[in-house]
Amino acid sequence: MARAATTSDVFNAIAEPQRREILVLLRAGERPVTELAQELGMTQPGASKHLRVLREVGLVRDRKAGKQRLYGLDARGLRPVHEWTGGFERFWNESFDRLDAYVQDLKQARQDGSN
Amino acid sequence: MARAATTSDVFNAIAEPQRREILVLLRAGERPVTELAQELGMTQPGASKHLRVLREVGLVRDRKAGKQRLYGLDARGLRPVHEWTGGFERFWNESFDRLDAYVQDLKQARQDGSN
DNA sequence: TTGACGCATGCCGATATCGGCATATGATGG
DNA sequence: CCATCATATGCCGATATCGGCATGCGTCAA
Repeated sequence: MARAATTSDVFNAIAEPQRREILVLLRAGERPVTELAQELGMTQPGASKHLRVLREVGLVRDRKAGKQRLYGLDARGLRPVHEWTGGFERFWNESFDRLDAYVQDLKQARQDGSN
Repeated sequence: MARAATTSDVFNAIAEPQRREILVLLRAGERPVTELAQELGMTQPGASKHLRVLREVGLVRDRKAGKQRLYGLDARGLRPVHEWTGGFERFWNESFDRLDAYVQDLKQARQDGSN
């Protein structure tokens, strides 16, 4: 077995830096594929593939507009990620303290050792 | 080129469901590897490997405790993820409206077509 | 109809992943 | 020192990924 399919999980979909950049760009509004590809310095097929993944996890919608196909953001899928990480909010403050304590212990151990 | 190394990016590290479960478990406090493996129904080597990844992206610290090695949470690395998704907060409300409008358009189009 | 444009898809190669198993490494206790 | 327990690592197979290239398909304009 390899990694779980990126196509079925939002966490996996946004694990790709280029896909995150696409999402960021789409905050400014709908865009056609070619424009996205150009602004992100990737090939058109490359952009299409990333957009396909984003579409399959529901982070993006597409709409035909004549010759073009406009992609737009549907950020609702990001909410679970935000909430999941939010479940650790109180820990990333506390962590500083724990780390401090940890570092203190190390210093202490070093001093004790050198005596 | 394949997927970016999961070992170098928090987004990738938490793309794995089992690793997310490990992090959740560690909110309750430090744990030895075997206990984690058992509670999550995975093999000990499996747990060790996931913990390695989490350690390499800094989401987890380890501390020797005699024969055992206790793993503890360092949630600070999750903060960037929380903030990145937070950048879309206003969109996942707005998205409902847009989707409504979108659905309206579809209905409209269907009606127009059937006339 | 034909050509041009916009986009999607298919195939390929290189690579990283995950899980399983065996085994190495490390620390503890007798 | 030796046996044992806790963990890490190495190797393997199956698979999914990403990027590049060529090409298919649909739409519009002349």
